[in-house]
Amino acid sequence: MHPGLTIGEFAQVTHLSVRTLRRYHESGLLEPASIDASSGYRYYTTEQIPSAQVIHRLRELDVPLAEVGKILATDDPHARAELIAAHLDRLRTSLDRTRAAVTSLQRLLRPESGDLEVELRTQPARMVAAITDVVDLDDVLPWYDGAMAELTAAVRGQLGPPGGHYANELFSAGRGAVLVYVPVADPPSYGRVRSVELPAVELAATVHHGPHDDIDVTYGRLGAWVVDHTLAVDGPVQETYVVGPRDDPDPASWRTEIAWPVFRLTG
Amino acid sequence: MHPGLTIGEFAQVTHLSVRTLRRYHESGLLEPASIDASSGYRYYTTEQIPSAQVIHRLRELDVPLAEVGKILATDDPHARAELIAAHLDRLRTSLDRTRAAVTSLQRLLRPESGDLEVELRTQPARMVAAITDVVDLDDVLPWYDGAMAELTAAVRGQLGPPGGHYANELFSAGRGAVLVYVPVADPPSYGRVRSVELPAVELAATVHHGPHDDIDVTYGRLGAWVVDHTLAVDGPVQETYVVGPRDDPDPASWRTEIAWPVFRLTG
DNA sequence: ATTGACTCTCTCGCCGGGGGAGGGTGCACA
DNA sequence: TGTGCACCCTCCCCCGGCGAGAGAGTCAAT
Repeated sequence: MHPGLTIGEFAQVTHLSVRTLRRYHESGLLEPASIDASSGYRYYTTEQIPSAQVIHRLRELDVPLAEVGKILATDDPHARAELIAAHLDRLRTSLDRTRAAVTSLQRLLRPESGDLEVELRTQPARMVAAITDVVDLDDVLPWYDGAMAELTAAVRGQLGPPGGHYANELFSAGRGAVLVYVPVADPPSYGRVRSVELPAVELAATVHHGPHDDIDVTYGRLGAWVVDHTLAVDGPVQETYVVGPRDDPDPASWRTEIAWPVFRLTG
Repeated sequence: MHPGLTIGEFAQVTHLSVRTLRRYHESGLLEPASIDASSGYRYYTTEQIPSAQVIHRLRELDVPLAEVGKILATDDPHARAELIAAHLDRLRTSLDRTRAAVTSLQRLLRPESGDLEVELRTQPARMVAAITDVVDLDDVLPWYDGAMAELTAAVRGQLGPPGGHYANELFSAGRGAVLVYVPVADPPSYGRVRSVELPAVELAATVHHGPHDDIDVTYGRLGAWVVDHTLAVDGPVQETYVVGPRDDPDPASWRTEIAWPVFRLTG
């Protein structure tokens, strides 16, 4: 009989563009039902319309084509639902980031109030229980949660708030060395937890108030302070979670000390 | 004195990457405070940190660089706030689309229920009061609202629900002819409103229930029906808003007849 | 047989990033 | 005063997902 719908007809009923259908073909998402060997014409059938629409919907949700391919290739509806749920989760966190960026932008746009209180101090060396790793910037938050959970489970008798050191490459190259620690008298060695000596450093420190969405603003202000005092940054940024999620569930009352190791410019 | 922060130092305190800063420079978003004429080295000052962070926030909100440039170039805080508000508006509508796509995807993934009731009928010619235009796909909704408001204002004695015709190029090329109409006994000619004779056509028609986010699924099902009955699509899709936003504010109770002009394939 | 609408493949551009090559620069230390 | 090394420069290519268009082949009605 008739070989099927031409690409143009198929585009018409699915409301996809011809070019897009061709791309979906060559990326293996939607194989035409038949292809004329001599002319190369693609022919589709009406049974392919629902698949095309599923692809369309997934693309509307910014699911990458590769991911769409995986979803379509998955037969088990449960596994498929999980792949989709995972993406919806990503959508949700990206929405959270968007919301945070909006409020932070609003704050940024009203005239910045007051001076930053920065303390320049010498931090003595000390022993801590720590977990270190090299991670991607995107993975820092989940990594931190896991590492901190392991730390607090392995340790007793905390001597102060936990903290983290984040290599500058983490931000400049998207990947870098990370260290989280808890100060204790007698650091254990268990699982990923190691006893580490934090070296003595000269620190420029200030306290960031509120959720961490805004923390780079405080970094910027601290950085400006450092430069304006003829100092230079030298080493990973050091955060101390003075009041953190374990102490208060409300991010607005969090207190995070952020500090950069610095040295005085000779000149 | 010292010429300022090198690009690497500036990247460190703003948490932007060096490459990104260079791009912002060449697109004119963030001009370095000074550039060494002989070496080409970029030097920044601490005063530029807030600007960099505003750019950072706007980019997190997916504001295109060009738009960011416009926002930064605007001195008047009111005008600036408006530009930002406009973008937040766009974010909101895109969020709405995302939500709609999610629910539609969920519907698509459960097994499709029942057959589609399609009516094949000959639509006689008739005179209507209409507004026609050529619009971009993205602009259809606001255009429709404006045109329909003008139509209902210009017309009295409606003989039935309003409707719209949408050229197939609108979907395939993103831009196409659009016509909205109200059936009346005596079509006026006022403003954009014209008296138009809708020609007689053979129609394959079905009714879409609920909000329009899903309407392309019904299009697909109607298209499948048309093809499976050895008919071919011929002409702009015709929608009739049997129950629309004017009749019921709840999208779930909307009824939209969608119809394609068709002709029987000789073969 | 012609015409015109359709289709094919191929290449290029867009955006906002990243990666790397190849070469110049700034500065501390020997 | 070199020498080493980290930093900086420009330039080009790659990515994903789409659009635009060229140039050639195909289908079907007249």
